[in-house]
Amino acid sequence: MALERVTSHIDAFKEAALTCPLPPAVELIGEKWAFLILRGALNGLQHFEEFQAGLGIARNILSDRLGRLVAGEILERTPDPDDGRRVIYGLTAKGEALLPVVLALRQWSEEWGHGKARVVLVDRRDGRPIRRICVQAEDGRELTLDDLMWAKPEDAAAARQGQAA
Amino acid sequence: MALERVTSHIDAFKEAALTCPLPPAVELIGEKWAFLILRGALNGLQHFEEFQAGLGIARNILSDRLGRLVAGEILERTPDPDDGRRVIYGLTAKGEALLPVVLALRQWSEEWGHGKARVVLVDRRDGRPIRRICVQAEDGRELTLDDLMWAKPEDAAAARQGQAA
DNA sequence: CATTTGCGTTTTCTTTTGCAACTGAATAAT
DNA sequence: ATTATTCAGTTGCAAAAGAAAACGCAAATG
Repeated sequence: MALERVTSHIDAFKEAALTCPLPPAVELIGEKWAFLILRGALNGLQHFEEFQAGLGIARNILSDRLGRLVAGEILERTPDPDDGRRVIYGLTAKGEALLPVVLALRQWSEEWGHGKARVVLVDRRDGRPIRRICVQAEDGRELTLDDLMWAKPEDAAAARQGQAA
Repeated sequence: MALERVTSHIDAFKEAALTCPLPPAVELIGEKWAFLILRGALNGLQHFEEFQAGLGIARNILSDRLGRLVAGEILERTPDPDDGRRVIYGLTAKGEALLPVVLALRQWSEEWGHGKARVVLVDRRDGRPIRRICVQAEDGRELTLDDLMWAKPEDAAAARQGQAA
């Protein structure tokens, strides 16, 4: 994701894309329903019928997406102990770790005019709203696109500019 | 996106979903190609052919997606002053504001085993890697799902627990 | 002026989606 | 115990979306 107007632009991008971790992630949750199911799960939805009624999704699609999310280890299927025909779709740790992604998108959406929600997320401890999610330097400064560049891990560890290979 | 196991679960969710800003955002960039185009743009890709060659996307789909991103004001079309047949697809401020979303997903993906990239993003100023994107309380503490709850804006402003209406 | 390049659109074919009805097991009601 | 209902899917078919290649057109290039 860089920001250098590199010379061999396309090839450099293609080269980088080969090991970019984004495509598999996009494959998993970069899809309308998968993402909305994830939002539902973060909101506490757990059962097939809850997702179905809550999202208004077709049953076959829901079935398919839940299966993919389970295969991707974002959700976990467990039989409901209280009712043998129910299945609980619970978030795994990996699934919960998507919270920043969902919230970042939500905040962006709110900030850029896709409608304001009537509720805000607050820190349970003191009831104060959470911060806006942003890109930060090691010392906490907020960074924008222009403040960033790519580096090879070794160079970054050495913690100086570092010329690319 | 909450975290309270509410009683009237589904209805509460549906109610909240009505004003949730996420669906429109998902409609715009919650799609494989749209998201990968966005990544490309953040990486400095600008022209139709660059996206096409860089992503290996079908031309008609690319044309459609670029159109949607422009309509959604994430990209901006401007004729290239150096070459009249070229069009520059540049990020708008709204588009650039998606950086945290893309990076959060990227970091998640890297962290959860979808492949490590060979380059890392660093602060141009000192060459040190950026922080992991996370949800933070007002004081900077990192928050997880369990630390969060929904509140109405007024209550949050008052900055104490706040009983729901 | 002929050719190539950039940016699409059109066309054709394949895949995915959406909807409704159906199955089959586990509970709940009578 | 029998019947009915709920949950979690599956199946079949029409409609929409996707991929690949061909076509069009304006701007540059030789």
